[in-house]
Amino acid sequence: MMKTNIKDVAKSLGISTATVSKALNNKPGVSRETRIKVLKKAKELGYVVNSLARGMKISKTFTVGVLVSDIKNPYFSEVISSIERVLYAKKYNLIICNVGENPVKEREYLELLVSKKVDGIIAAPSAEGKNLSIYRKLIRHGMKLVLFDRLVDSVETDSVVVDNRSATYEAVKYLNKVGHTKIGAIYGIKGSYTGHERLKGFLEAIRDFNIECHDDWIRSGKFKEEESYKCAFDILSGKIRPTAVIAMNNFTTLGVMRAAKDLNIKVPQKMSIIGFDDAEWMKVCSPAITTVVQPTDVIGMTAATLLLDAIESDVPNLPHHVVLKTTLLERESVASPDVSQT
Amino acid sequence: MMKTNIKDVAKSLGISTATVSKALNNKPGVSRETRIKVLKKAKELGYVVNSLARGMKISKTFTVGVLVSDIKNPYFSEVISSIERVLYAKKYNLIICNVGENPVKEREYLELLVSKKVDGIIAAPSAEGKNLSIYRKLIRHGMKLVLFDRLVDSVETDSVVVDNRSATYEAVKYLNKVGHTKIGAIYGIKGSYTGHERLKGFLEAIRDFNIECHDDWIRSGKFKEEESYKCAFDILSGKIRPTAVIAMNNFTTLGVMRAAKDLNIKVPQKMSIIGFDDAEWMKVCSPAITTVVQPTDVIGMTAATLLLDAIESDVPNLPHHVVLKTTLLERESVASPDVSQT
DNA sequence: TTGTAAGCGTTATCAG
DNA sequence: CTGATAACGCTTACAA
Repeated sequence: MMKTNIKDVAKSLGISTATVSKALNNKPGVSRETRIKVLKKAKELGYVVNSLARGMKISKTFTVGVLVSDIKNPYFSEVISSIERVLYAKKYNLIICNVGENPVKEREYLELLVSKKVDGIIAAPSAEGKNLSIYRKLIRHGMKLVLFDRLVDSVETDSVVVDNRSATYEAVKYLNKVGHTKIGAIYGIKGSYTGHERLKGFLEAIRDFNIECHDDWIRSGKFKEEESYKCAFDILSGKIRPTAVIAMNNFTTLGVMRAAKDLNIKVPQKMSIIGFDDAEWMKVCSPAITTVVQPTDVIGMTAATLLLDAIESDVPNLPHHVVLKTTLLERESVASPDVSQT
Repeated sequence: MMKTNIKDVAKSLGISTATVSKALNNKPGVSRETRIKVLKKAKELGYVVNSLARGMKISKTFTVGVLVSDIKNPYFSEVISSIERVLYAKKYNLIICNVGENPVKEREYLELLVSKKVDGIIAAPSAEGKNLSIYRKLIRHGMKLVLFDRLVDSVETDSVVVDNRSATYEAVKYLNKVGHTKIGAIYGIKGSYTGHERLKGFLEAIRDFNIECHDDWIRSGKFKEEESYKCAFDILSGKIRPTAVIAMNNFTTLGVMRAAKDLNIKVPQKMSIIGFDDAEWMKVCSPAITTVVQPTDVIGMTAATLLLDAIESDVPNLPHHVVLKTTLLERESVASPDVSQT
């Protein structure tokens, strides 16, 4: 596979490999004409640098690992796409690590990345937080690491997250303002940063605004559609039910909508719903979903930029903790509560 | 970063690097006890193999490149996820190449992949087919390559596609069966394999079934939502309009639905719609979309398996061309045409 | 069973 | 400006 190497080029030109290397890399110490000669011959022979050898020599691979729990989740694929855009511009490329919520897979991928000598890692650690010690070890050994989405306090490194707590808090506040006093919630994974924070924001708000909220109106959908569907179904089919429900990620939102549909509950007339994350379907479905949107594009850009900075400046700076704002995008799934209902 | 190497392990044990290497790789020629000693010491020192050095030596990197046009497109992220699953099981990992429809980026990424010495490539070539010669060259030089989604006849290698032509053909047939005789279509990029094939299937069907279809009922939405929206808007706001429209990928479907919504045209009462690809939103929106679904999971699995086979058997087999079936998933967006309308 | 040494393709140092 | 050579960390004949 593309056997031509620097030696071939050198030999066929009757010069040394050192000169060829310098010419190819635009390093000083080569005459204009030999440089041109080298470039030409290299192209002619179809020479392509061997990144393995190069990486080994210069201790740099121009590769970064991106670790997420689910690449099919539009949230992640949007962030990844954004990361890719900024890294590509700087000639870096991405190794994708799709770990589910499986700590073993996460650990294996992390090890693989160090074995591959990546220049840095951008990661949304798996929810359970089983591998925190590994992340700490990585940092201790000098690996450049940027965390996003899920923060881990015990891991001191650059991070990018959104204001999850105020996001759900504001959602409740908004519902309250249009008249809702009975609100339920399908939250995510309690042990995860986002799950925890969003739930917390919700709980603070229902207390602050004196919202009626029975215990079984607050259920964990585990950030999964099916689970969320079941929870929502339960809540919505109870005798007493809230007039509004907040879903705490995109899959959850989907599950809630499906439950409402199956139960034939008109949204927003009989039930208001606020979603989380944005997805194509949220703008086309009827009603279009009012939702808390995360700036995935900015998240990815920021994470990539932080990592690049960390990689390129070898002075180990203090960690930057970037907190981005979410925005409540008003569409059609929220209305004042129908007085006709219980 | 993780400086310990095989030499450190050897030295601290007072043995040779050769023995350490053999022990670590479970190669014969090492006594049980030294092997154990080595393993222990390696772990103790936090040794992690340097994949660059290893790859250079054994000419194998356990890395494959995956090239797609848009990782945000659920179709691709589903396929990638499926690819990742089978490759991970075999200890391979993925470099993601997100090329938009940009031939320059595609070329650069392809070169990068050979420079990185990947063991193989799974690619959905960019639509314009600008880089076919590069793909051919890759194959000629022995690169293992599996094409999916978009086929390129001139590139003789393994491939996985769906029966695009019969997919749209069957969609028309289905519409015709429920009574539609006036059908429009928003197709994709004519110069692309999928765009071309799907359109062709449609055209064959409207001829075979004697469907009424004005020229301006067949428009290119370029596989983009916005473009498709405009096309659909035009078609649907014409004086004479079809009673059903077929959209030829997921974004297109979205655009068509949005146009119908904005024009306040009830689907399926006043207009039937058949989509292409499946996406979450298609099941929750009202009406849920009747659509041609591709088996993304199987596509990914097949592509990955083909590549693995090609990599692991060094006898260059004849190319396998796998054609998978699509299925028409009936939901709610199709009904018999409303006789009340023009 | 163990060790020695060559070599994978680069880049960097240093001498010419 | 140019070239010989060492080194990156590993695997693998081959020798002991």
